[in-house]
Amino acid sequence: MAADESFFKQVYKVARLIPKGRVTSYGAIAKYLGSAQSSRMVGWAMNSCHSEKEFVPAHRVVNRNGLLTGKHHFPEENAMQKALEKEGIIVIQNQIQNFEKVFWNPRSELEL
DNA sequence: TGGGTGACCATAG
DNA sequence: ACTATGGCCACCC
Repeated sequence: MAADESFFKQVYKVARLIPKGRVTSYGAIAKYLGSAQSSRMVGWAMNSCHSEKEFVPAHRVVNRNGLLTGKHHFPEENAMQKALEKEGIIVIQNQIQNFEKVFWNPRSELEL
């Protein structure tokens, strides 16, 4: 893979690969990139995703509990939930319903 | 250069 | 059961 790309770029790339109507966790992406403990970096990358030229579906990335922890970082607090619901994901009180069903594992889908 | 930070995860009390 | 703290590592000042 292109080692020139920063950790952020890889995070963005994986985030864009998330299928519509699916979600994944920071830890899953981090683990896919090789560092499960650096899941904080993934979230932080999302924090800077607004700097990216292309749109990054940060709304498809949630924490391990399926909770929209980062919704407060969106332009509008309801933007994240609204986007998810628009893709067919049920979100109640910032928590994704049927999280296990809509969960998208990059390790399985993208293969190692 | 060094230290602080962060949208997390895991373990211990 | 919940709360508190540690760890981890790339990026910014």
